[in-house]
Amino acid sequence: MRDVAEVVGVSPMTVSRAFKDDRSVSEETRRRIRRAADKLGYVYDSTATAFRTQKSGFVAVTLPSINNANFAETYRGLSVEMEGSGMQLLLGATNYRVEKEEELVRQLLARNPEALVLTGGHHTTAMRDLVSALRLPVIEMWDLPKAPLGHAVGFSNEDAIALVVEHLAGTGRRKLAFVGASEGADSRGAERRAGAVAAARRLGLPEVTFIDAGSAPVSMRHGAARIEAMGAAVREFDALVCVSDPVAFGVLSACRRMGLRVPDDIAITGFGHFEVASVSEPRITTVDVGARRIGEAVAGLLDTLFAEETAPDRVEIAPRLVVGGTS
Amino acid sequence: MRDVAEVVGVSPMTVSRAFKDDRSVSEETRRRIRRAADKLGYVYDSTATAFRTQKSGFVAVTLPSINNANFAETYRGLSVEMEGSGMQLLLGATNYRVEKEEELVRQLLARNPEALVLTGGHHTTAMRDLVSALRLPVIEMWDLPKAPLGHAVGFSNEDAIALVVEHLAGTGRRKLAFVGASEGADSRGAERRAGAVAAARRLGLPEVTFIDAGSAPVSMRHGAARIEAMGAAVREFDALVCVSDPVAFGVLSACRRMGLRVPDDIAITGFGHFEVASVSEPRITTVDVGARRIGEAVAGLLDTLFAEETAPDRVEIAPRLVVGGTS
DNA sequence: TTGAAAGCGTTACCAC
DNA sequence: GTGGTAACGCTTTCAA
Repeated sequence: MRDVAEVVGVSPMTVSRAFKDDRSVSEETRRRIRRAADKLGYVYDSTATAFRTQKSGFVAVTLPSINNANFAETYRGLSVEMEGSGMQLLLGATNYRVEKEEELVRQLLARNPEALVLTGGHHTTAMRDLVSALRLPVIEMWDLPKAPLGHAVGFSNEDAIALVVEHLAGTGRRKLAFVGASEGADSRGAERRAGAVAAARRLGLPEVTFIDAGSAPVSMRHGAARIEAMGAAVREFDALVCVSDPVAFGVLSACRRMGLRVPDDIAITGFGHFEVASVSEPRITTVDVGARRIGEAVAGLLDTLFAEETAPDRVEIAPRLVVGGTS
Repeated sequence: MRDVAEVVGVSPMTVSRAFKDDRSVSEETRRRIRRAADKLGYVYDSTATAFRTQKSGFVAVTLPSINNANFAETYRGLSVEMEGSGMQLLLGATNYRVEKEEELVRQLLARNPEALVLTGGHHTTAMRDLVSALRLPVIEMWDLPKAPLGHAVGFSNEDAIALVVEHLAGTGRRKLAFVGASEGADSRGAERRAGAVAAARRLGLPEVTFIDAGSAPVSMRHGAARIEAMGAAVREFDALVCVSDPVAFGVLSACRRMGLRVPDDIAITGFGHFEVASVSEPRITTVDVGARRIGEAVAGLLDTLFAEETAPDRVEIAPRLVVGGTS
């Protein structure tokens, strides 16, 4: 800037103004400055700007996994809606582990993001302390925590799975099993399991059996492998309530390989409205949680917050039961 | 840093050193500094570092789509392998469009990345000019372009699909159709189609028919819908060579719904070794292109380049045919 | 092993 | 409409 200023015969300050939308620079001066800058090969340094203004133009986002069509869809919704805002997303994956999340968030915060978007409402204590000391918008998504860190956009996993259990009870199923990951890492999965257990009790069904498909993240192959390992023992159930559609698809494939008729011998349900649920034969009964809309709603909330307007603390994206041919 | 230094009773300079791998700080001092920093809620400011050192610590990465298990897996491999390097990935999605890629890269370059990782070897002319004027490492992946911008890590899509056609020819199939996206956006898909056509010619098979499943990206539902729309006309083929596993899965579901026996009446093949290929019933014949390994190899290449050592211009990740029950 | 001083390129603030 | 000054938080360099 100094070099450009010298050539043009103005101060660096004027050059600075000329490169922004500052209207107080005369058109003539601005033109001369642009020309000189081009000739000198001067490139405006956004790193310095970010440093000086303490505005990074980043929104930090954590996802449990990038390799999950649902989270990817949320990210897409967020990313598309944010496009016009000039903000850039800074993405990190926690691998479903809160310790990793903490480490990741520390790393992301070092970049001075202007907002922090987290997936889920479970965090380490250190992380909670760290984040609540910050003065920047925090949004938790895919969950509606009882004690949110800031804003929350999502749905209740317990209520969502209850839709499935009610549907199964309504169609005469009684002996249910829940297929999901071992306790620990996947807190949203754990909430779904708890929700299924609670709903079954409420409806007077027998206790829901837990079928452990391994440690999170569980997907198609885990569901399939676990059911194949069970063999005929799976016949004792009326319905297999799976933690996600990919797991349900694996379970469905395994059941058919074992000669079970779905839904005549056994019902299978998924969660999340993944593409595979609506393409498999038969289609898998599932819950559409509006992954895309979650991302879009987060973007909307951020817009409002950046405009310094008051935004709702809690945005509920209502889940919707989608009945397929597996139940 | 000054605040932390005051609490601990050292100079800011020592705090700075403590936060890096500088061994000249005593372990005792370092521990005390870490503790004080945690208590004060101090967060190291990478923006300032980036400014001062003129190094952003960013690697810019573009992917056609984040919502594709294969690209997600490449990103994961890259991300995991880069973890120790202190570099942060800056991700952007091109939606399979070179114009969008150009816009995206301009945006990413404003962050002064220290390297640029692109998917594919097709770019706009302006983009080629822009990038070749830069003095930073450029890596193209998922392709081995004839005129690479810098380094390339991947495989030949034409050779990879030839593995499939050879396998089909070897098992007596003659009348092949290729199911993929309309020409235009997905250049890797177009290369696969061209490769299938060339391989069939080489093997003396009849001309390969093109079945257009719509504009990129095509997935399960597009494959299914297209085949269902064709109805009985699909019976004229011995084999359906699909541009990807998700498409193949959709095609498989549609064929079964229509009462075709796979592989007796018709063979179906996919591409990419997605999870769905190995869990569906029957398993889908596919090509494992080493998505994860591509990411890892890119990370390795970057390590070498950042160490100012000479790195190979071209790293081939050999694709591998995986025969399933659909052929 | 630690510290002091200078400066990276920009912009906020105030003055004219 | 333009300019001068100071400062953003860190690291480089040199000195102790």
